[in-house]
Amino acid sequence: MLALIDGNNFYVSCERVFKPSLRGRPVVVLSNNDGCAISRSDEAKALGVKMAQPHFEFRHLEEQEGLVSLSANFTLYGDMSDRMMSLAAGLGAAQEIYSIDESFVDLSGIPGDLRGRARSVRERILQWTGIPCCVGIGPTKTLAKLANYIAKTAERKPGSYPPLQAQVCDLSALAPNEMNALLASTEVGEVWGVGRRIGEQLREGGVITALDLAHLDPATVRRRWSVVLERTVRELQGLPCIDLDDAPAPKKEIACTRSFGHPVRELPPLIEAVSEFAARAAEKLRRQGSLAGLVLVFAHTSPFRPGPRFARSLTVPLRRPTSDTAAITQAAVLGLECLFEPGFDLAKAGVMLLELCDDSVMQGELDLEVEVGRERGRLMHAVDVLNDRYGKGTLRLASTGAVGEQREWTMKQRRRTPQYTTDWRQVPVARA
DNA sequence: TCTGGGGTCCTAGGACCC
DNA sequence: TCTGGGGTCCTAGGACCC
Repeated sequence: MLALIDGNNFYVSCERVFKPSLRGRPVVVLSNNDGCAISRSDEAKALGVKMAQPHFEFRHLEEQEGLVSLSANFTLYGDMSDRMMSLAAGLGAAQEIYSIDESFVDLSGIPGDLRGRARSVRERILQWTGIPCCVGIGPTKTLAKLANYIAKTAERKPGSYPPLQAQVCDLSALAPNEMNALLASTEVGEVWGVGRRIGEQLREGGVITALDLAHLDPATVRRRWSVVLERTVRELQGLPCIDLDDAPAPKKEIACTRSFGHPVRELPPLIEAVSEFAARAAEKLRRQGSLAGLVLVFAHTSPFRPGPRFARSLTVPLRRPTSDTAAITQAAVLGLECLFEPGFDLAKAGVMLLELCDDSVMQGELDLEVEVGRERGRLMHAVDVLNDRYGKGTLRLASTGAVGEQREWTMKQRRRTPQYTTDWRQVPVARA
């Protein structure tokens, strides 16, 4: 048996902990550059603000309806998440932290009243952190997610589900007919794993509710769609297909990308931005104890605006796997200089670190450069510690140094950015 | 004027090998 | 004129998640 614990309107709830005057008011938290809504209070949802809706489309509600729009404070949300997660872990034996505001907890072997236990953990989280949560319980991840959705919706929209299911919903405690009634009241698109595309196709085929989906034949679903959706159907039927992952593997790719507040046309500010992205990505890389073999850098114009389009990416191999900020920044800037072309209003750029490996792979090596690399590793570690203690960006590298030995290589297109094209066939390789 | 920033998994089809 | 077939690896692309 599994539980899914999820903070309600998480970013907004974090803000309300420190600004109680926001309670009861419509509030949204905005993305970087205040571009669009990424968290909405119930009151803001009731006003019709949609997830990821551009700010300019609902800004009028600030005057008309007293809507409060806040810039995001991700450091705060991360801290609040840590506190919430450690309390949620008390619900069972193992926990998988699934996102900043959600975790699955394994309830197998837990005796007694699961619902009562979930209620008291929920109360503790509310009391100790100020974050309201909902808990869904079910025999599979998909059913626990669905139960969580029911718990949230029953609370937010009275009449949508029986009031008994509000805040904590335990599907395992229900008789089959009660369970079916809940599934029949849930739109198919709300099921975990059914997105916009597949949701449309299902509805065209007359599959309207979660119960309809649960009644499909898994083999048919596999033939018509995929094994992914087949698993969803089986999980809805109560057969676990997705395991709890309480020791997630290190990330295989690490990215830092941003939309710009204003269009960028010149190379120098772009280099500045990309250097910052590279440094952030390298920090994340060191935090998980990995080295990167490739650095991908990209820049593109806005897909929403008219005018000439530009979209290119370039992968720059590092001479040897590294997590050194200077080497990674240098590679990113090198790639950027190769792909840049003046005359475009660039809206977004980013750096991705690829072909990651564990930093122990270099341990056996004895040559001088590796030794120098290790010294630099200790330096980078010291930088990270200081930045953790005194705040992001307290200590930064002043220069990435001169471009070292140059080697020719053949450009490789990445799958993630197929629309990107470039004439560059040869660029210098960066030194690790 | 103003449109997020991360990730993961699966599959089809081509390249290549024997 | 006839023109193998199966296995594996890699990549592009699609779909999903929060």
